[in-house]
Amino acid sequence: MTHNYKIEFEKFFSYSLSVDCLIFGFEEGEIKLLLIKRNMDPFKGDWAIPGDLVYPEEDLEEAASRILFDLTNIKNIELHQSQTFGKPDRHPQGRVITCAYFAMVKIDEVNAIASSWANEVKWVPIQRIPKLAFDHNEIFNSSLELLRIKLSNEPICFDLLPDKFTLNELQQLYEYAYKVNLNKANFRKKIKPIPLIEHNEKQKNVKHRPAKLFSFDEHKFEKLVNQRNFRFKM
Amino acid sequence: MTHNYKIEFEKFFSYSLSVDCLIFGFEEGEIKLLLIKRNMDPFKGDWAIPGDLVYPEEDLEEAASRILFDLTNIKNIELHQSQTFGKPDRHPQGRVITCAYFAMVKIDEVNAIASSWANEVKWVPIQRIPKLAFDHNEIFNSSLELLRIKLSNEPICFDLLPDKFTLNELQQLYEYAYKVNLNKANFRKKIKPIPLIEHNEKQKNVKHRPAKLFSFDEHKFEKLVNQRNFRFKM
DNA sequence: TTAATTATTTTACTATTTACAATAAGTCAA
DNA sequence: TTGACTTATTGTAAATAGTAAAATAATTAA
Repeated sequence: MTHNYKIEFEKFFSYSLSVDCLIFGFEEGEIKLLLIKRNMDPFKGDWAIPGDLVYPEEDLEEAASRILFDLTNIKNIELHQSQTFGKPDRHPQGRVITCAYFAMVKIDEVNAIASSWANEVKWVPIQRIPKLAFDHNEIFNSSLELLRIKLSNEPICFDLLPDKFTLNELQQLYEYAYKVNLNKANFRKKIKPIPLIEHNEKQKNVKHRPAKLFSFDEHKFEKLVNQRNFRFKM
Repeated sequence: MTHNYKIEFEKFFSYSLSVDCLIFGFEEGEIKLLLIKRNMDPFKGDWAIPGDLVYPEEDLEEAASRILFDLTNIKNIELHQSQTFGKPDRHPQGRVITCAYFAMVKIDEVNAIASSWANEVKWVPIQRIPKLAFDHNEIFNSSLELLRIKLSNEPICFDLLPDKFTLNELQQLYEYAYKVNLNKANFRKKIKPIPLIEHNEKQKNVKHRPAKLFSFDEHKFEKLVNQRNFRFKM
């Protein structure tokens, strides 16, 4: 063996573990990431991805939930594991390995408020993320890649959109995510197989013909996936 | 802040970190995983995914390379990060977080030999993986899912196949990975856009019309990806 | 030389995607 | 109330991709 647990115990059990939570939302045609302003050293005053150290008895995902709530007041959201970052010098105060988690939320339904050692929170469009604390820019880039992959293979776009949305908003979301322009008529044809609930309600306070509002029919979607050979693909 | 680095230093810097390497290969129509037999406690005598503790000054991927070489004699392969596992009780001797890496190799080009604390190595078809040490079955399942996703979005199938392969072998690889049967003529149409080098050589020692041998044209592939809007999709 | 086996190509058909045009439905201001 | 304006929604034809089945080619073995 390349080591011996008993002799080298202290040498090997000397690392620390953190989680970072990348919370994505969609607002005014832009996909945004939730950032906090650090109230403490290191990187005091810098913007960062919300994250903190994991307790010794805590599971990783459990820690992510707790820490996200402590810093931003957001709770009860589904967190997905992203990549883990462990360069020996990534944290100035010791060997801290961080495991990134990400989630898609409806910005108007979660109520992000800075607390604990976060001074401020803000939603920043993913195309305008500033220089962040630690290696958080690297963490962001790799998680964004994962978000894009998920967007094209799972119906997570509906986690980002409000409960009732227009088809144009859905299109804008994909256009922004992939930095492309899509044809409206063809986009609607493409999403035909996805089960949506059509509401009688319409868009309000717009200066033009208001668009119909839709919701994702999750129940019907699950049925399709299980019964037929249905697969979400965008 | 939910803690203070100086006061709680020992409490938080008390974790250990390991990496586990999932090495996939392809042989006789089956995708296989490389396992080692543990020569030491805990789980002495059990089959496991090759892995060990990371040194304090070592980067994660660097550690994965070193450990893989120590245990199996395999080196110079490209490792991709998979998921991280950190349940508080996953390791009987303390809080050990493990970061999984995986790789696709050509079985006949790497020379897997057990060394260090590995008693034996063997290639096991992924559809017949036994009960493994620790939470290694969970790690395997989640990494296999990732392998499937990669197989359909990146040309990693050619990392598994020998340098020169028949189109039937390529098809068998996908059939085994997804547990499906594919139509031979249609499969060939589907792979038409992928640039392959056609050799004059043919299969040998077969009792029937030998198939032509092909290689992946990596250079042409890169050109396609960069110049046009080409995307690998299976 | 012929049967058997598998590799590879061809054909015809069906479904999906794309580009573009046309029509419908609402808002706003005169 | 009308018509200009904006956006939603539907329609159509061409191009592309996917599917099923049959035809042809190359090799081995008897």
